[in-house]
Amino acid sequence: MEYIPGSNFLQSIVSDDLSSGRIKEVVTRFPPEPNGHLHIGHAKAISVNFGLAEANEGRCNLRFDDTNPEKESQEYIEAIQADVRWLGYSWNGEVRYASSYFQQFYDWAIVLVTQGNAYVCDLGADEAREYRGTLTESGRNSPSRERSVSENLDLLARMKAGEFDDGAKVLRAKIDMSSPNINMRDPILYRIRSTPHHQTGTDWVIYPTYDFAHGQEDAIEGITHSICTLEFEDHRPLYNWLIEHLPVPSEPKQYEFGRLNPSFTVTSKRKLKQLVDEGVVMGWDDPRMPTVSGMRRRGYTPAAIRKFCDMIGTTRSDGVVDIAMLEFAIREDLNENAMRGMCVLRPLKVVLTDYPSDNIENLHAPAHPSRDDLGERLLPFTRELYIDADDFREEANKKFKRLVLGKRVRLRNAYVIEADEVLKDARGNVCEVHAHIIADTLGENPADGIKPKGVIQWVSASHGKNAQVRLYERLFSHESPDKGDNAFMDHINPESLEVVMEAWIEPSLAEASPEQRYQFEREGYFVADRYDHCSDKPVFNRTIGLRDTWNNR
RNA sequence: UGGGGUGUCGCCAAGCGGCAAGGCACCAGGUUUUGAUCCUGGCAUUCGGAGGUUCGAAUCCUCCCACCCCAGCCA
Repeated sequence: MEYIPGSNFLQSIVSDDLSSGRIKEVVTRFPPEPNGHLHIGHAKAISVNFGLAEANEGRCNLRFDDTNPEKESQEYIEAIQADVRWLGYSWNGEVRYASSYFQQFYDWAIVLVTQGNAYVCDLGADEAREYRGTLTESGRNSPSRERSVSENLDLLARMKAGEFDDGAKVLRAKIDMSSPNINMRDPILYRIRSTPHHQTGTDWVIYPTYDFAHGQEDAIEGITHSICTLEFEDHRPLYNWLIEHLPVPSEPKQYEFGRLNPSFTVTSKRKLKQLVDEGVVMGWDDPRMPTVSGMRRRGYTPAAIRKFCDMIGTTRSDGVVDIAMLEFAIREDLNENAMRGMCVLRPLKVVLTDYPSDNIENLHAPAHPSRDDLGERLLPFTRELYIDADDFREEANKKFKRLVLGKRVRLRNAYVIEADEVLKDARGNVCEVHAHIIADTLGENPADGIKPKGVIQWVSASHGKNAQVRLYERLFSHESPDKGDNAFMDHINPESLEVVMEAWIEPSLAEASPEQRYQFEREGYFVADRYDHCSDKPVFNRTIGLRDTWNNR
């Protein structure tokens, strides 16, 4: 069976609607509230909405669901747009705002009141909660419920005019206080908030709730399929009730899918904010954050994120996705597309005693083992080199395929060498290795038939450059840090960041431009930091290590 | 104890009455100047459970069980 991207229950619905003639064109929307930064869960929602439109030659709007000025800001609006663009999506026409429909919502509120389907309620928040009942007990009618249409009209106008204090009154739909669905127990449509709005300033002191806004926004924009997550399922009857009772220009339909829960991460806005506020990470775009900007800085590619979203599918079941799938997606992309380079994280000096000290050879190495189109780079080879301290042992068993005293190893893209002796510091630690070159081993195996067991990376001591390398690990050490209320703070991985100040890189890597991605051979995938990297002070972030079937065991 | 959902391999996920796709992870080999990649092979006699209908059930029916969501003037 062949894998068909975008083949899921939503696509089936769209296909049916298209073939039955219910719709001529698919119109979806991504409707974030501008009260936080986008994260991997939003990336899935973006992929679902834009992907469905793309696959069916339809359109997808970007709409800010800005109905609650107390939590929102312009800063988020700009960051969200940048993230969506970076992911590679183009929204249909201009950016939309729920707030630009506020007058229309108000006019429709008057329609509902006139129909006798909405009323102004005097109950305070606490009283309203008591009247609402519980999950198992029916609610009771508000004392305000039987007000006349004319009185409701008057009161609503005065709410709008700012005659009442915040919270003093609300507008509610008159539906059914005994409904088993709590959302249908006379839901609140408008609340009074004398807070200036980032888009409409002080024009309004009453703001529509999500329920009174969302479906109507969809109808105004001609959204055919309003896709949201499972927790809104109970709101669908209300969504439909409002569409049925209002003279809206179109009839959108709501569908829900299961939200993404990656293992080893948290995605609630509150928890992400806590990580930032308490300094656990350096900011919203810290490479350990599951935010879009964090993943970007970590070195993730839009293609890998989109691939991941395709891999996990879109269904109505609610599960935990193994973060290894995301890691697979980025490795797959970078293995194919990232240029190779050599970096020594823990430098150990190797002196090639038979190599002239004034000699420099510029060895040619391919930028990628199988992509000739990526060209090649020059590797200066000199008498003194650095190798990784982990790649040398005075003695080792046969499983160790690196440099051992008296044994051979291949220097990647260069010669085979053999270690002759070690120099130690006062504490007995190896601080230098003396070795010699096996003749004629550039691109050839040793003539004596004794092949080296392994290959290690190296950098010229005199021609390499110093670099700062940030080694990132998963932020949490627990598979489900999100379980429990504050428990996630107890599962923070104390080793999620190790900064290597004195790494040594081959000269070509210093020329990287910010956000350029590489595979440091035998180490992993790295990206030149978007903000801190420059040729004079190279800074690389580890995106993800190479798959390691040796260390794992 | 109300309402709405979901249950297919460790994880994700196809399947829509005709005899359990695929991916991730894992395991075993092979190739390899990256212990990477790549290649080959192995990974559900069984679909939350129990009954029933049928020549035939993961798919239909009944009952049961587990888990998720809902009592913001948040979205």
